[in-house]
Amino acid sequence: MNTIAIFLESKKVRPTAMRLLVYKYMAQSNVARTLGDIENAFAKADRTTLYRTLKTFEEKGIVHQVDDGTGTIKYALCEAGCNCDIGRDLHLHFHCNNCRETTCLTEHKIPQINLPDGYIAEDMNMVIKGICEHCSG
Amino acid sequence: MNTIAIFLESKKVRPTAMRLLVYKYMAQSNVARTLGDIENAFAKADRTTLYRTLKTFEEKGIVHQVDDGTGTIKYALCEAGCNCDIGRDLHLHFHCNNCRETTCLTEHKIPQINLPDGYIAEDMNMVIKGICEHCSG
DNA sequence: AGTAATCGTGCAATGGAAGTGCATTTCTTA
DNA sequence: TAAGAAATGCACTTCCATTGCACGATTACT
Ligand SMILES: [Mn+2]
Ligand SMILES: [Mn+2]
Ligand SMILES: [Zn+2]
Ligand SMILES: [Zn+2]
Repeated sequence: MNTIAIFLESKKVRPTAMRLLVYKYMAQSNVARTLGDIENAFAKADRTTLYRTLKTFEEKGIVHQVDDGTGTIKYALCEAGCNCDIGRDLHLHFHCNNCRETTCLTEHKIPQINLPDGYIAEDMNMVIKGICEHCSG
Repeated sequence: MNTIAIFLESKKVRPTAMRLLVYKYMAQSNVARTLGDIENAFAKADRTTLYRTLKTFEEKGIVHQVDDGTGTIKYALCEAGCNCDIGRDLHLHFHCNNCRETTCLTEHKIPQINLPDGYIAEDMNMVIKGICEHCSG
């Protein structure tokens, strides 16, 4: 049993063939991926299965959704120690206007905001759009 | 000719009956509105007309889009002196998890971020989710 | 091993929202 | 008033997210 399978089991996710492949694909990507991306990568697999695979991964804290404003949800692997599930890992996301890829800026946290009286923050999302390191070179 | 008509003309938008109504509706709302909201408010009007009305308003700097992460685009009137069109009015938006309404926090600008080397910011979006002033009372 | 229960997968269908093409109506202007 | 431009209405399309249901695979239990 390989390391991915062990990892999935540690997250209480049964390591099926499809799940191993999806995890591997996500791990190889250094950018966030849409369901469509994954669908293209595994043409043989059914869309629903991939959809539910991502849902499962999300519930178990293996991936987090990335809403970069393009209108299609993306997913990225949670880093070790990521606390997305409890809303404590509010890192930035960057969307490149050139290559259209979206990256987790895991080290960059959303800055603290002083809200007006009466407003209570529970969650936040911050996306920066511009030119990524690969495209600005 | 009323003040709204004069205002629309100052923005190079012909003040048709529909546009006056939509503008008035937006002005009376103190939260961002979806196309669907407006559609419901004016059941007799055609959705496409409302859609294009908003597009026109947006192009002319009368409203700006609000992407609050709910998956449906919202619109809000630009305040006097709003510079959305040139990307210089990066104010915060707040989405209430209780009443589901989204508000422009016009006075609260998105804080400056130091990006990693190679990344160039051109635009940004920041949404805070939580409980609004009306729901936290 | 045998059986039931649970979980994963595949297929078909739905639904919401954005967006487009084209004919028709309304408005502007000469 | 007639020509041209702009706005409107209707029909359709597309895209993506999501669900219901049936079937296949895996696990748990006796
Ligand atoms: Mn991320
Ligand atoms: Mn706003
Ligand atoms: Zn790029
Ligand atoms: Zn509220």
